[in-house]
Amino acid sequence: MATRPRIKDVAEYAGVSPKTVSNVINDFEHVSEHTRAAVREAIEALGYRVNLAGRQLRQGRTGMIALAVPELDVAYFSELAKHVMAAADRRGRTVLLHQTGGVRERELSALHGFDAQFTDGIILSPLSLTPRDLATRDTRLPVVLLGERQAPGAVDHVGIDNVAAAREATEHLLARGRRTIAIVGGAVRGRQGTDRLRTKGYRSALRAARIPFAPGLVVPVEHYHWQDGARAAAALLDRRPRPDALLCLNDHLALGALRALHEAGLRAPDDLDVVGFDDIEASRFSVPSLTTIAPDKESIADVAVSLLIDRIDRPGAEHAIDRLVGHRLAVRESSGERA
Amino acid sequence: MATRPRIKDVAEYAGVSPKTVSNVINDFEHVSEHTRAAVREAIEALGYRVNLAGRQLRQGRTGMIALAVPELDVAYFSELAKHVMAAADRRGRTVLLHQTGGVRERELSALHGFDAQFTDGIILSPLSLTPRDLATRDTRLPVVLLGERQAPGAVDHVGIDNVAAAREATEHLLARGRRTIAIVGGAVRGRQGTDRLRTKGYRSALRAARIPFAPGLVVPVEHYHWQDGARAAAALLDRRPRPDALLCLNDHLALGALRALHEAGLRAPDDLDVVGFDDIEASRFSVPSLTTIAPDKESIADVAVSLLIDRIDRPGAEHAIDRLVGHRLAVRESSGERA
DNA sequence: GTGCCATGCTATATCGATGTAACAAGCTGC
DNA sequence: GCAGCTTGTTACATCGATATAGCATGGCAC
Repeated sequence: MATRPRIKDVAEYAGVSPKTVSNVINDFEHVSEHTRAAVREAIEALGYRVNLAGRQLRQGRTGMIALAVPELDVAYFSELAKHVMAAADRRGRTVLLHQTGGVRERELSALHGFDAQFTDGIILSPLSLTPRDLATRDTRLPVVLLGERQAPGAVDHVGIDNVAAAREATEHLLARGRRTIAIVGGAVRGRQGTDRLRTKGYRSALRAARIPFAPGLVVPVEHYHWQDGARAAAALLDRRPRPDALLCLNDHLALGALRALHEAGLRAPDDLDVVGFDDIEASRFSVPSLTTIAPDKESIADVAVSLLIDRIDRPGAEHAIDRLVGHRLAVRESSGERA
Repeated sequence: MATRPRIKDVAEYAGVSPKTVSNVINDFEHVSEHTRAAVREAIEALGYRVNLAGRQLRQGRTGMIALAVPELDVAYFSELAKHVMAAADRRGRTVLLHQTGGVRERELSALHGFDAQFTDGIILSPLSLTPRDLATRDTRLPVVLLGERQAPGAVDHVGIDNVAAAREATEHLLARGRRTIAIVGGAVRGRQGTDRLRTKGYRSALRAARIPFAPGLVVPVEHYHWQDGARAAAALLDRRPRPDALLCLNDHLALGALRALHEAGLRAPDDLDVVGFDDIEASRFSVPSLTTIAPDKESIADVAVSLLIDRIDRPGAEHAIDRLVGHRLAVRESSGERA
């Protein structure tokens, strides 16, 4: 009792060989019902549990998959993590969660590093990784990327149509008569990431409405937190002509912007409209509630886990797969009628 | 190149024995400078990385610690997770994150189960675990508990003084002249958890102010999300006499309550005060911003990681340790002056 | 009855690392 | 000159599981 039982102890207790115990554990078919029962009983009696280190050493598998996101306290990622864990659970896998801070070095270490070792594959939401990093990656570890499609054809990828989503959001604002639409978190030239795609969608909607693009309305941010949104919005409100809408590239930015409006004595949607991205839980309960692009997070998680497990089970399979999942515009108070 | 190099390959390349390579990797002191250099070079040349499964099997250690929380999309826990990961990182450990959903079965499995295996110890924030579960626990895995002190003397524990914190928050409301203070998420008799302690603090403040305790002002909730807070607040607003303050046992509940006030055409702090717990980032940016008890999350994380690593390094050490860390009341608009 | 196959099970090697014991070489002190 | 110690290194066993190969047994076809 002092030390944990090994497969050998179970074998002795049941009067069979260790391999037979292993066969029972792994549901190998050619085991007689009688032996199977005896082994099960022994396992029960001794309270035996497989030692995963031993198993991994032998089979090279752990049954765990990694999920690496920039920041867990960005609600989009914690909500996504929840869905990924649920999806993995349904398929009998455990999720190991990593936080990269969006830093290239740590994104790389999630792919190659020490931590990656206990893992059969990884779902990675990169911010700083370059296509080159992915091309030269260690091909042993199956990878599925979330977010922007970084390396077409090289790695599996799941995401929403960011260009279309941003276009829809912008069209919604235009349809409401807004003409001076700022984009908070918008991409400056050369950046990689979903911000680039969303900025593209924003510009394409403007173009279609024959509204000239004003670079001054694109405000990049360092992080995607409330504070950054509040700061960016405060600056925009001083601008003349004042924007009549803010398209914020995530909900935290948008909620921070709402706070800045409040401090400036303004209101959405009376004085200007505010729209976010991600549909985090907070966006349904803020005052005013927030219009936002709602990506189908559950599908993203589901598809990502499926793709990854496929890669793990059939290594060296076909070409990289690219899957788009749905999104919709959830119109709420911040760009709708007064409640 | 096809397959990953093993320690044996490095040994051959460097012309030494595998054990010598191991000695270099583990900074064993009695290795000549010359050999050490040769081994380092070989490691570099082959791109060798230790296989953790092999190491764990031999040493029984992984260098990873687990953190198990009820829900990652409760901001308090994702913020805490961030701090724990940072603290672990500073001490050269990696964190494996689990979500229990607050369900007893999954809290148990975090302690005993499959998942706990790649882990040298666990920091657990339990919701449903009974003291009995902890007393009969598998003593091999070092544990540090967060939240309420479940099993005094049995397991290490870190937390704030929840009774005092709730008392301070209540006193603050009383000092502002509030007399009908409801407690959202308050504990009904017999429950375990921080809600019980906080309810105790609330009652003790009322008692000191000679205000009779009204059971109808204690509203339990099922979960600790916006929605539950909104629902509970909506019900309370229909009550006569209407409460003049809501003490909500976490910030999500409080933010949901603010939303419900808004929908009822009321405002904090004009019509009633609202106070939360946890000081999540959202509480500083809501409209109105939220008065809340701010636990020192960084210290909680730091102390928890320290305690756990001590337990891991010196198993079977002294008696269980109980550490209180600081908190403060952050007074903001929801119970303060108009901005 | 012989040959062949499927089934049920076992003995042994192996995954990759490290602990143990042991050994060679060099140094100290007397 | 030898015991006794320290240092640098190695051979081998071992952690706990599973893959492989192989040994019995029994059934079937001919």
